[in-house]
Amino acid sequence: MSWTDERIDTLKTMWEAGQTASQIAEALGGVSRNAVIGKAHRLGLQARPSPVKPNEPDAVAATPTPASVPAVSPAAAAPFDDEYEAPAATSPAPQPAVAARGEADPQSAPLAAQPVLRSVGPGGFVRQNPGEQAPPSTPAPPRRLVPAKPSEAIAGKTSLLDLNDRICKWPLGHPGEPDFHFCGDKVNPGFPYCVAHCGHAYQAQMPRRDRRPPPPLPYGGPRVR
DNA sequence: CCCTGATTCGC
DNA sequence: GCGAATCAGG
Repeated sequence: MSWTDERIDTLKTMWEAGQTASQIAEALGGVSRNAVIGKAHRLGLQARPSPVKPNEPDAVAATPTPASVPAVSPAAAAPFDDEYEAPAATSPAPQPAVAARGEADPQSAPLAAQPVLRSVGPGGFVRQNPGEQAPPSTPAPPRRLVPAKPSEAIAGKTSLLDLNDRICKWPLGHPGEPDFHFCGDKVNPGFPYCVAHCGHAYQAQMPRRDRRPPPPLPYGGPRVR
C-alpha cells in the first residue's frame, strides 16, 4: 500500500479527530499502526497526548507553593478561549438552582461542590459521565446546539478540494468512493469540524475497557472486503 | 499482559 | 519516504 493523497488525507483527518493510530491503521487498511504514526510524524502532524511524553522541563521556580491548589475543573483547560464564557464561570457556586428535584438526597445537601470529573466539549458542552443521569443542574446548554442539519451542502458535495479552514472536515463515506465527501458546515471556531461533529470527534476518553468498537465511525466503518 | 504514541534506523 | 523494531508510560 502506498500513501495516496486520499489515504494521507484520511490519516490527517482521523489523526486530527483524535482517533488512535490503531484505529486509523485499521480504517485505512494495509498499513500498520506504526506506519500510521510514522507517516503522521513525517507529515508534521503531532501534538497529541502521548503516554510517554509528559511535559517539558519548565516552570519550576516560579511558584514555590502550589500545594493548596484545588483540583482544577477540566473546564479551565477547555480548548477554547475566545468570546465564550461558561455559565458556571459566571456564578461562583454551580449548585443546582432548584434543590428540589426528588432524586437528590436532602441530607447530603451540605456536601457542597463534589469534584465530579467531567469533560467539556469544544462547543462548551458539559458532557455527563458514564453513570450519570441527565444533569439536573444544567439549566441549558451554554450555546444553542445547532440542529444537525446537513443543509444545502449535500447538493454540491464538499470535496477534498473544497476544504478550508472554515468548513467542517468531517468525512462522510469512504475515501475513493463516489459519494465520499465532507460535512462542509461552518466549523466550530478553532476546530476542524462543525459544532455537531466536534461532539463526535472529541469524546471524553473512556477507560480502555469501556471503550466500544462501534465508536463514532466517521467513515462508515471499516470497508467490507 | 493489554494499550498508547515516539523514536530509531535499515531499507 | 517508509515502516518494523524498539522504547517507554498508562
